[in-house]
Amino acid sequence: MPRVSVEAQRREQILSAACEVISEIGFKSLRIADVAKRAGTSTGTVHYYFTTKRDVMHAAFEHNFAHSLDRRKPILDEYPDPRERLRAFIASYLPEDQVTLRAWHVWAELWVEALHDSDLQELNERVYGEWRRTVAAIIRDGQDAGYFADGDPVIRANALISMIDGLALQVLLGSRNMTVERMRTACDEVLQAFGLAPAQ
Amino acid sequence: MPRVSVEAQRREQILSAACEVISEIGFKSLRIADVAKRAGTSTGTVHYYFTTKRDVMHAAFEHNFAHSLDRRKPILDEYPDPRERLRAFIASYLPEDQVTLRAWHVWAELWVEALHDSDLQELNERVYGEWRRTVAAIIRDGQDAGYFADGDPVIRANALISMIDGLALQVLLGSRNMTVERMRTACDEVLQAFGLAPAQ
DNA sequence: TCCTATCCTGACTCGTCAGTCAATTCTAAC
DNA sequence: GTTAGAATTGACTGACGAGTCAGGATAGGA
Repeated sequence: MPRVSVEAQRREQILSAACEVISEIGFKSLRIADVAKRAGTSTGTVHYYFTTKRDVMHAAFEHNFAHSLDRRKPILDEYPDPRERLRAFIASYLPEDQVTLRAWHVWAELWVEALHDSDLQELNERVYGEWRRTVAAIIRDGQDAGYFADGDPVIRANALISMIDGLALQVLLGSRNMTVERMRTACDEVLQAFGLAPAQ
Repeated sequence: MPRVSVEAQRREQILSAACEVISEIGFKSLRIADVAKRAGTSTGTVHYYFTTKRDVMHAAFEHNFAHSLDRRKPILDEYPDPRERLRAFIASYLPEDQVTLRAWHVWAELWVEALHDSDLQELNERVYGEWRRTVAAIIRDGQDAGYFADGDPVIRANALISMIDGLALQVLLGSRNMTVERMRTACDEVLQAFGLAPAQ
């Protein structure tokens, strides 16, 4: 029997490269050759593991999603106090560091691609559901502990998440009026207004 | 001297068609031939009025923006009471009717395109500034009239607008968890929380 | 009526790129 | 060392679409 399989690591390598390229030049301009080059391989190899360009892109979106979740897992376990947990969780989405910025870029590309692709809508639905449930759960914990004001946790989670999306988008667009600092301020204001303000 | 100029109306016709096509199949898949067909003309004519595809797209984004503003002008004049004005203005952005949906679609495409195009970032900056100023002005009016709670109107405007963007995006994506009705509810909740709730 | 500038057309060119494939290299087992 | 199947390569093909262009149509003015 020949060689041990390198499929898993080669796919990872390609998808990681794909995410980098998407975030740098965008889905529209991305060529398979770009991904291959970034992954340090050839177009033939990319096609060996993925049938079509669409396959690569879908898998890359999944990859981006899975990693985003993984990166946040520790935060959810680290803070027993729901006030701190909520603050830290939201802070982890601020587009400050390179990794988070890249993830947001890929996200934005996914959204627009999904407008005309029902498979990607399904992915968005899954991801968004996950995110919504996570935030709503923290809010519920905080309410149970008597820290947060009453009110439907799901509506508040939706409002919070959507605002973060919208704010992040403006930051990504390099708006002179929406910096990471202002984004943080806006988040804090809404948390305050919703009675979800973390402890000082 | 020959013929009266048809340039203005022909450009309008082409840009309107371009917006329709963008909203239907997306920027990426859009071909000049699609725009020409939709406008009831030929690719040659499109190139007669616009040098490159990029020109068409940028002009289409401008077109979409200008029309969005025009459509809302009457709302701002119609309601003397800032509470009603804010409610009506926000309601006009709910992606319910065909026209608003189309405008949102084009918006979303602009955002992602702008991630890698500084001219479009400039356009976004202008549009967003306009929007932010408008909402902030209404909030300020409401505060002056003693209807709204105190607090920085610009931060609140930013928070509100971003949330509307994020919510609208999920509605556009056909999320089962984010319908127009839930979007309305989320908006109302934030208005309440910010002490910007319109009169009943 | 002719003239002229504007407007319109669609066939064509030419670059680009996804996807194919035949040839080659590599690795592990025997 | 031989073999078999996995992995890799990059030149090639075929489709596609932006932008060009030469040839016309059209509308007003002289």
